[in-house]
Order: sequence, then C-alpha cells, then structure tokens
Amino acid sequence: MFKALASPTRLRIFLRVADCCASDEDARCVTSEELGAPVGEIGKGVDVGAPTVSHHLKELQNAGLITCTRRGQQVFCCIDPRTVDLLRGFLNGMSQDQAE
Amino acid sequence: MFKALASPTRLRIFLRVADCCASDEDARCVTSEELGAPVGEIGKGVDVGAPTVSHHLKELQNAGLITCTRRGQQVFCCIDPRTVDLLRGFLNGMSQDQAE
DNA sequence: GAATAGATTCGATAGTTGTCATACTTTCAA
DNA sequence: TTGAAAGTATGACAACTATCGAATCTATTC
Repeated sequence: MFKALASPTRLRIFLRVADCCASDEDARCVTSEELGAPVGEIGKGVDVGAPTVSHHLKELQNAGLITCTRRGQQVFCCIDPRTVDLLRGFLNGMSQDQAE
Repeated sequence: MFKALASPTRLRIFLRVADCCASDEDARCVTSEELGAPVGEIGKGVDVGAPTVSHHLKELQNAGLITCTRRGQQVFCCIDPRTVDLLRGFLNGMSQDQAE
C-alpha cells in the first residue's frame, strides 16, 4: 500500500485518478462523466509511455487503491475510498499516541 | 515519505519506534524512560543486522518521519507527529472528494 | 470481415534498493 | 589511556523496479 504510492510517477498517476474521479456520494464511477478520464487521458498528464501507465495502474489496483472497469473500448479508473480510509485509520492510530 | 514506509522492514522499524515512543503531551522524547528503546533495542524486534537498522533509521529521518537524538552512548528515536499529521492531511484531501 | 482506437502483455535493460561484512567513530568506565 | 559498548559509514552484491519498444488483445466502426 505504501509501496504502491512510493514511486513518484505512480503517485502522480494516483493523484490524477483522484482528480478525475470526484463524484457525489457513492463514487463508484458508474457514469462516464463522473469517471473523469480513461487510461489514455491519465497518461497524458504523466510523461511516460502507455505501457508504463498501464503497469502502474495495475499496481495501484493490486494495492486496492483504485478500481478499474472497462466501458467499451476504454477503461476507467477511480480510487477506492475504503482503502484510503484504511490508510488514514492506520495513521490515526499512529499519532494519537504521539500528538495530542 | 511514502517511499520511506514502502519497505516492510522499514515500516516494522517505524512501528516499533512508534511503540517505544508513547508519551504524554509534547512527545519529544526527552526523558530516557519516555524514549522507550534505543537503536539496539529496536533492532532486536527486526531480523536484520545493525547496519541495516541504522540505514533504515536514517532513511526515516530523511523523510522527516522520526527524529533521533544521542544521549550518552545510545541514540534514541521517536516519530515526528508533525510529519504524520501532514501525511494524514494529504489523505484527507484525497478522500473527502471521494467518500462522503 | 478488415481496419482502427484504446489498452495490456511480453521481453529486455538501466537504475534503484535492501542487505550484509567489515571497518570506523563516539562515548563512557576502569 | 586503554578497553568495551553502541551506532554509523563504506563497499559490494543480489534482488527488485521503472521504463521502453514491439507485439498482442479487445471492442467499435465501416
């Protein structure tokens, strides 16, 4: 999980996915417009080739940080709030002993 | 920062430091007893050699996740709550768009 | 069915990282 | 001042990772 966000490129990709995937409540990225950007679009923001983007997205998927679904020719990705919550919970447990 | 926590061994070390460094308010690890464990003690919990532990502690320091101070022959480390807060803030910004 | 667009897989390679063994530095005690 | 204890620095090596180009796959359109 930390490992998945360790690579600068991958983190950038993750942030880009997060950007493109802002929605109302459920945030499961069902509607195309809510989905934001497909893989190709994500790749444009990062200066690496398509295979590399694909590779990183898979890593993020394996870590449970994002979920991808194919819709026609395109694959849309969005972040998984549950995993992010998990991570945040971890940090809370960490510094509740420390700060305050 | 994420990178610093990416290695399993380093994460284990980080958690161990966090464990040993639970204190009242300021949590700057001034008193020896509050400090918990010195470097050597930390190493005992992890099955790697002392040089490796030292190496990882330095990485954690560079990332700003822990602070180390020498007290006599021993070096005591404790986590830096500010950096952890920063990390948490980052995650909040992340999933406030997503969840809820 | 062929052509096209979007995305992934495969193989290779350069670079990074985790670990160790050894040697060194710093601090305190005798 | 010598000796021991606690950590750290250095150099080396194996393992991993990020990246790319080429080939392949999947779905759409003609």
